Amino acid sequence: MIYIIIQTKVKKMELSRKVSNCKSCIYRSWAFKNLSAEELKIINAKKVEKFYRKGENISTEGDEILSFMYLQNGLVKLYKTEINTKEHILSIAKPQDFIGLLSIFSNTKHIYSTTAIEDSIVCFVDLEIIKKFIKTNGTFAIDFFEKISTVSDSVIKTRIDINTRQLRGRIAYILLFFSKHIYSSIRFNLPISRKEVAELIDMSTENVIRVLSEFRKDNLIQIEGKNIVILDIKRLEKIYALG
Amino acid sequence: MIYIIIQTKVKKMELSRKVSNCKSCIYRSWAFKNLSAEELKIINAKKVEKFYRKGENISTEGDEILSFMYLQNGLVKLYKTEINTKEHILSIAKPQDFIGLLSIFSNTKHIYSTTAIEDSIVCFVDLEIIKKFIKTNGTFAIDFFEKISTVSDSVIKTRIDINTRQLRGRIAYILLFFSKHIYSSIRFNLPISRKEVAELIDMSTENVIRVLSEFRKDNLIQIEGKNIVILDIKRLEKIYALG
DNA sequence: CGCGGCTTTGATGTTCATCAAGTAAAGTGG
DNA sequence: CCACTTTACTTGATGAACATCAAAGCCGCG
Repeated sequence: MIYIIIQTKVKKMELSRKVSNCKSCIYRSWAFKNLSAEELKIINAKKVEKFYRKGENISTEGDEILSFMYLQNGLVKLYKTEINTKEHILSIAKPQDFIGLLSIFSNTKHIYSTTAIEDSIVCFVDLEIIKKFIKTNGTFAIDFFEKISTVSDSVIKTRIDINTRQLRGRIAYILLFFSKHIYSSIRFNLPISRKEVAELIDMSTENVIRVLSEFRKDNLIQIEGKNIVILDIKRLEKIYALG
Repeated sequence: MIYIIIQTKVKKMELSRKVSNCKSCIYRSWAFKNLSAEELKIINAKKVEKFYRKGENISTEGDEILSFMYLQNGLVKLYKTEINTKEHILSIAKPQDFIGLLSIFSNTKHIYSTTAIEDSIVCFVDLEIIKKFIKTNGTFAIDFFEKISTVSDSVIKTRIDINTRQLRGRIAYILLFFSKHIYSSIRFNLPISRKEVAELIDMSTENVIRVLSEFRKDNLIQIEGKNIVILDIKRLEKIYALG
């Protein structure tokens, strides 16, 4: 029920296109806390909010980087398309995250693609404005880099965490990730397919399914399609910790 | 012969401790190109240069982050110590690189350790000074973040490159990495042990040796201890490209 | 209502880590 | 400086972990 209501609200946003002003939205994120009312006004005037339905592409490898992308609502995957049409998911951005690593400073073109994995609202802020404020507002510069450094470092840490573990540890990781980090609940709807889970934690789709079934048989989780309930979080954490 | 000479020079540096001033050193790095003579003077006054012999530890996980570390000379590995005394190497910094990812903005403590893998000179600049210049010199802020963003993004890209390849592709990667990126020569001395190669590209020591032997038998490389000559770079690149 | 993509399970084969065992090289202390 | 110890290197054999292949049921969508 609640889900339906949110959906409707989001649709309205899509039509109006300028839902929130930055004081009530971006202001909440600590990266922007030290911008003056004046500066927020400038951002607010030139920002564009876009609604993306689940599955819709937001940006693609090779595209010019023109905006800083800030995720207001929803979930977005950051991934790389390999030669053989395979995809490799790097990370999943949640609300209040910025989307797309540091490429915005080191590249002129996106090196990864982004797609909404849940209905999402992305706020595009002209990159030149951000750069201008970095130049003119030193405190903002520090705040901003703290924020994006955290995201970037956590991508690196996650990659290591995943690659040093074997399959059971990886699945435990992904379950704990969605439960703790994304949904703050032991009960949630997996927003991505088994295949995408595989692409995210470097394993085959079949083995994702196999390990999930195994966990179900062991009464670690309850699972029906995308619907997941974590039954024994302590044991799951142990599996993650042991690799 | 030349090697001996450099060695001696480096030893002298160690004794004097303040070899170069920042105008002639850091100035060369484009991250610092927009600092005024005044600002460079401040950095110069408070910087500390330290010499590290091959194998010496520079910083350790858990240490307070007090300085921005800039590698003037040598090679440094950035790694994480796992529970079971195993090490996991994230990246290798070469001269002109900064050492240690973005943690300097997102953490107060180092999350990785660093050790010299060749005799190295590291320049420590008080972190507060860097932060102050980021606040007061907008152009420097942008330059600086361009630089560290590049390093950080390349760590992420490398991790993906390695983890999506199998053993032969990984060894090809590491050989091309040292040849092209570090030494700019098809003939070089591997600065790390087989074990460290294994820790860098996620494989067992035995298999590092096995694949290297295989490459030698296939006339791809010539190898005597740490001494490596790449004989067929085209074929090596193909092995890397195919995974 | 039929087609393609997602999901699931079992069987098979490959890739790779681990174990074992021996040689070479590099420190270390008397 | 030499005997001794430790660490690095190397090869082969074995088994575990995992991907791939195959086949069938399921679900959503045009």
